[in-house]
Amino acid sequence: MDYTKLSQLLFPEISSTPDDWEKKYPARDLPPEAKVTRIGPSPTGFVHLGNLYNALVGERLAHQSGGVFFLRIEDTDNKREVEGAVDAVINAMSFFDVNFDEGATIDGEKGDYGPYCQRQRKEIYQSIAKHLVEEGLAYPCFCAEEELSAMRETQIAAKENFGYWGKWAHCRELTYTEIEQKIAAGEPFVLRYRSPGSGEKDITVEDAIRGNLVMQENYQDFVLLKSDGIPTYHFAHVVDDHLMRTTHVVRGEEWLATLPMHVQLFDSLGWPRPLYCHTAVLEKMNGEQRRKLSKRKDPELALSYYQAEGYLPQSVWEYLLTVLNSNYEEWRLANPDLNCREFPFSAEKMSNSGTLFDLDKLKDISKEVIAKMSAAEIYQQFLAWCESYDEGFAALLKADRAYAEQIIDIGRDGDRPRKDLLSWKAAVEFLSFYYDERFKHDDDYPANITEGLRQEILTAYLAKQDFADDNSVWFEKIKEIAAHFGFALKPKDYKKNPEQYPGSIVDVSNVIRVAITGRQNSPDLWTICQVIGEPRIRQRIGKEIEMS
RNA sequence: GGCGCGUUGGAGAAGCGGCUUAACUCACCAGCCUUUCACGCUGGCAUUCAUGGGUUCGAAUCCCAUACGCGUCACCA
Repeated sequence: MDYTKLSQLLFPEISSTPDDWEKKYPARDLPPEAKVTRIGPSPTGFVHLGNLYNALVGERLAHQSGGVFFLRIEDTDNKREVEGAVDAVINAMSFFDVNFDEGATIDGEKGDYGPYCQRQRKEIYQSIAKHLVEEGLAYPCFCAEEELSAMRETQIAAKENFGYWGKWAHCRELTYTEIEQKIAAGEPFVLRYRSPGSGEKDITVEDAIRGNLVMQENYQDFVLLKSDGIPTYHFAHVVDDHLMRTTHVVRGEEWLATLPMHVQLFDSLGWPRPLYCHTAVLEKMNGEQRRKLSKRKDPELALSYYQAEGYLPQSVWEYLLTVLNSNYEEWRLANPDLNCREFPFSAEKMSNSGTLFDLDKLKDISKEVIAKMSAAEIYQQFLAWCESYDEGFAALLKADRAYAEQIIDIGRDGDRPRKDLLSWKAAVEFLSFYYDERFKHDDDYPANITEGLRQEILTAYLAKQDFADDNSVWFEKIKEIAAHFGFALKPKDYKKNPEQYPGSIVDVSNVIRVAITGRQNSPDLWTICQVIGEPRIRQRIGKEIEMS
């Protein structure tokens, strides 16, 4: 078979050669330790945590080493593509503070190794494909979908390995004349790789996260170009990452199984292999069973979930970093004020077993992150979130900025600052009682206090309260009320002899607290009274007294 | 079914042949502090590293087998 003739028949319009591309995309001028990484999301309209997770690894590896991190859009599947999805990816990454040196951007693209959208690289793929045909390493396959699935049935029945290989690879042996006739007849075809492997050998591939992997060599004649001339992931990955001079391929472990295909292709083309970094999958508990986070079942997989819940990008970064390199937490404890990007991230330290996604941990980290911010910073970011997700609350915040910052800051000063806020959504809930428009009762009164007693306590409080009192005088009055109704003044006394008292001073305080804030958990009550002010306090307590 | 990856407490995990009576963080529990709730502090939470064999003076750490979990086997990525 004259492969050159075949390549002309298959790609009559392609005149560029691999050499042309090598010249157009020369090796990058970077120091030897600099890593070049990328993420390659497909524009399906759904940007998930896994995208961010891998992006973080790539970003750290590249920028920590003085290298390049770029964004490539893997849009080779037109069936799955969704309108506006490219912008969604770019916006999500930028929201989470992932910055690219090259690649697709909102207005066009930047960088010298583009185009960065695979659909626009058709000529490159075809010219490499043409070269493979010339070398006898690729051939057209005319098998229809039905034939392939029939073949699969036979393979299952015969207990043979699935796929297009060896004796099952019918189109492998087509003659030039047969091919020519089929093409003349307008039969559609895909281009398959003629795998030099038999599956009898093992190959060794180094993985930066997993160490040396020993795997069976590839023997499948997998598809390089689909019938529309667009490459499959496998081919696009090899061509792009070579020509874009990627040094480290960071991707999920679901690619491990097809790794032998990729390295075989790299070897066939005489190109150096990149260093692979296969990250562990993110899982969650589903009843008793662990499973991979699923797009359909798990809202927390979507990046938009974290935006909507009002988690800070910073918190998500730090959470992911603890999952990625567990020594991050210790580093953070030792360096509370450094930017998380100063942490020495390492691929070797990454876990290679599936990781359970832990929302509790994210919440804890998020509390710490917010606790470190100033009231002004919180106000600004909180307001920005409210403007997208809770306009009513945004209006309240804007109406009186000083008041907003004041309530945000209650109890946050001193050596032991409160950590009440864990997300902006939670902050709306937490701060709502400071605003009459949002005030509501979330918690009940202490269960051990009868309704009648509660009325009396509140009435007495209203009578005694003087807003000019300082904190200690104010509290003395609470004590007087407690004593008057026979409550234990020390919680311990009540604990020791619960039968001797109707309750302790704690219960008295809590009755007043619930009347004023609508819940049992709040910052310092006296401060709250000062901030809310006499008329509104009287109104709230008065309403509670009337109600019963 | 083939191939591959994995298995240390409720979760993330450190440890990678003796320093481990298994670090650290989250969760949980108890106590302390406190006018409540938080915050903070103290302590508890794996006599054991999926199971069974083996190597070794010595194993969570090395080897083998088994089990279980996960991933993957498309003209999807």
